[in-house]
Amino acid sequence: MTDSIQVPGAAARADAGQQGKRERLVAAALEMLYQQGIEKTTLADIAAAAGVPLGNVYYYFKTKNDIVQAVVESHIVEARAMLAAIEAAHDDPRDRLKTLFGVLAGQGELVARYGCPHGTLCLELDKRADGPALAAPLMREPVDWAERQFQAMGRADARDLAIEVIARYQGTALLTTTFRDPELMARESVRVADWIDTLG
Amino acid sequence: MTDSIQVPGAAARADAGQQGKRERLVAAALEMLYQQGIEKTTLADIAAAAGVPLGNVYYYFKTKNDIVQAVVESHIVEARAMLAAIEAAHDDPRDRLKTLFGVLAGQGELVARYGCPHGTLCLELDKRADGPALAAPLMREPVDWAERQFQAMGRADARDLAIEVIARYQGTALLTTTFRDPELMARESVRVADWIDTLG
DNA sequence: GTCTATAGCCAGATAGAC
DNA sequence: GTCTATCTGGCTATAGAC
Repeated sequence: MTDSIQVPGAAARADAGQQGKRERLVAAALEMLYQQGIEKTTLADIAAAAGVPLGNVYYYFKTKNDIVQAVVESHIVEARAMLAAIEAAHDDPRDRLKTLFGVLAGQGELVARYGCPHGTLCLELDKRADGPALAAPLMREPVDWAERQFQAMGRADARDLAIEVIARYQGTALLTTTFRDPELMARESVRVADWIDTLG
Repeated sequence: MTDSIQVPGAAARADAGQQGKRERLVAAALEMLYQQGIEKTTLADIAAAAGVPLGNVYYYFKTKNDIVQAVVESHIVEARAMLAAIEAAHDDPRDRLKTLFGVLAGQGELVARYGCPHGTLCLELDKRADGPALAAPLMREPVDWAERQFQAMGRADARDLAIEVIARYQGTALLTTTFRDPELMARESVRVADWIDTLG
């Protein structure tokens, strides 16, 4: 059941083939921004990856920032889909939380190379002009979702627990990237699962 | 006793006044890279902040990357000093760990604005050519230090606990920055202190 | 050792033919 | 709607006078 759950980015990566050019550009941008970061990725990079001539990009997006915005929105859509899929697959909130962490930890190799797609994006956005307004809604998705699960468990401190579980993932992702060690994600996943089991 | 402990960056920020030009440049770069990020900070920015003409920068550093390297080394030196100060001020490893988290959490306002100085730097470095080799030694300082404290507590799982405590700080820092909410750091600091007290 | 002027490059963005 | 050619600005890095 867990097998069908896709992490954010997977869908866009999968069908970046033939569709509307706008969709191809967003899919290509999603990939390039993740691997290279916002600042190092040029519009020429994105255009080339999407198989679109550079000048044509500006027919779909007025500025580079508009593309970044579209990428963030794409991440939000995919995140919601993933969280909804987990909810559909499991009834017990404990199982849902453990599945979320497990799915994310399953991306250890990717995280070791490029970091968490959401975390690295949010930190980059935070140093940009309109960054915070874009980053917060993206990060709010998993935090709010986790909070609802802890509430369903009857925890009065659901918000703190939600912050903690997402913080542990994001922090472990950062260490995983810095040390280039996917093993960290796997170990932490087990420890988080144990921790969730100990909660009332 | 805790009052005299400075977080990394504080020393350089404090005496960026008059010294050798090289030191002034590194101190200015440390500040600018933290606030603006590596990619958005120009050599002109750094030169202006240090009160040094642009062309003169190249007498001290051959390339921009050399300045980045000097900044990372400066962070490592300051991190070691902070950790040594905590060790000198407390004998009990539990107190040391709680003090570390408390000192870092005390920077909540700064973290909300610009992120954790080490975390944001490491993530940026990870997307650069020679980044990983630079970032890992910096992040290893607090992790190894925390591991030694947990070992002194007689914990066989000291490494996992060290990863967890630093991951919780880094993850909370990321959420604090994204949500622009310093309160998150303060709450998590209390929760981590409670958690450490429950450990054998 | 210090600083001015500028070279050289490359990015984002535009003009305008088709 | 599509694409080529190009403009414009800003950045790293250098040349060379003092």
